[in-house]
Amino acid sequence: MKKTSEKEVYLTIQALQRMPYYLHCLEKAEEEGIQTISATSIANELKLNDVLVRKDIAAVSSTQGKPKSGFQVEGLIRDIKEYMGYNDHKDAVIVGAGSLGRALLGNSEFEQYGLSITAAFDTNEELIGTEISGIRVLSFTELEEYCRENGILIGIITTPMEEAQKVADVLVRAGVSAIWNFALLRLNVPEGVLVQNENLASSLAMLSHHINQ
Amino acid sequence: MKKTSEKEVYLTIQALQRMPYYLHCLEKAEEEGIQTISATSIANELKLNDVLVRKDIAAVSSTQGKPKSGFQVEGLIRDIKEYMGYNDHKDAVIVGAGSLGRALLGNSEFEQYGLSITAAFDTNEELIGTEISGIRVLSFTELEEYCRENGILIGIITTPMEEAQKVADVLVRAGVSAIWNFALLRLNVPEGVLVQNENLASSLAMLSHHINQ
DNA sequence: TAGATTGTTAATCGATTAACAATC
DNA sequence: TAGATTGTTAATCGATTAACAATC
Repeated sequence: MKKTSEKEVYLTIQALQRMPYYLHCLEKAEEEGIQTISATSIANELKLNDVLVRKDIAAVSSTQGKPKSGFQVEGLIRDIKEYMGYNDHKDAVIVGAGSLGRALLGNSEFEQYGLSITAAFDTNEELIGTEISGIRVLSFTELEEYCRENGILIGIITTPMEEAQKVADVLVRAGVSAIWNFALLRLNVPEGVLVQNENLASSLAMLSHHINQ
Repeated sequence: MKKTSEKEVYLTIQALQRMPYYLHCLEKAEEEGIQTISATSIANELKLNDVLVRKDIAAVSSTQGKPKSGFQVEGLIRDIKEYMGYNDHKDAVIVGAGSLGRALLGNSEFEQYGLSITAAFDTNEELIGTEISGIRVLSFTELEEYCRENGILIGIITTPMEEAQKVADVLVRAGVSAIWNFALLRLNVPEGVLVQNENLASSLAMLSHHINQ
């Protein structure tokens, strides 16, 4: 694959994770009718270093900022959405329709990031065939076929820890290239497959440690 | 506050977040009847650098490892739990009894980290007075008084973005010292209060970007 | 003893921040 | 013009990794 942009700028993981904050900040500004915004003021708002913000923005913006006035709010919003692929529709499945899975199914905010969950899978006979937030729960045995036939690229694992690796194996076999893992476990996946760990236990560790001083 | 340990070792945020992984790995080993374990084998299992694991362990372990055999599994489990404060009971409240809040209420795994959620709060009249997973939903107007009277130290925010800051203000006023924030927003809190952001949008950013190449 | 594993010190790597010239 | 803000280059900071002597 050739690089499409002239500048060889590339975002670090940290920068990537800051993007949703920038986007939110810009959208708030847009709502307030603000036309241009400086990196400095974004940095102040988000309590970040202004050079950091400038670098992050430089990597995704299609235009340069203007000294004194800054960046076009509207254009920057478009650029970030474009860069992040929020306009590209991405189908995902959830495996594990327990309480966490159900909460994610009910979260309509994901749509704004281009993610739509098209089906849920579980082994619990009582759940199979039902609908949760308008999304059908299918049998785990159908997972591989479903993903392959529908070209699913993202799998969300909300099963208990014990089953997570098995689920990941099936997802990978079915051609999924990114896994959002809510189980407290490092998944073994082949190179090229991204595992994004959403680690509630690690966050709890932070809280617990802080309380303890 | 004086330091209680002789060695002045202190864990970075990253190290802290690795602790639950170590703990899980050790508990798995314990179940398999393994008595001693080397940092090297933990590193292999978790795909981490072995020196990194050794440093992390050195910071929390009460004993030194023995060349050739490694560390006592049982003792290390005890040390990590002790260091992380998993044995100390911590009461928490959830504000926002939407689908995410409900999922967290139903998550019994938190108990093993010493966290128990004693009440939920919402502004929705229909929810107030009901019970979710055995936990009472109270009116948001009672939040401050409840936290103060029960010495709540941890607040979990699962409200929509618009209300998150207001909720944080109330929690801080009531004496809460750590906030687990699920809203996509940087909360403004006084120094000394920890905000742990659980940022689903940032994780989604990672997935989205990977799919886009 | 030999070798695996430990803990420590030094080197590397990468991200953030500071300094500064350019420009609207 | 003067000053706010830009983008870039260099310095700093912090975390991870490599090298190595010590030891069971």
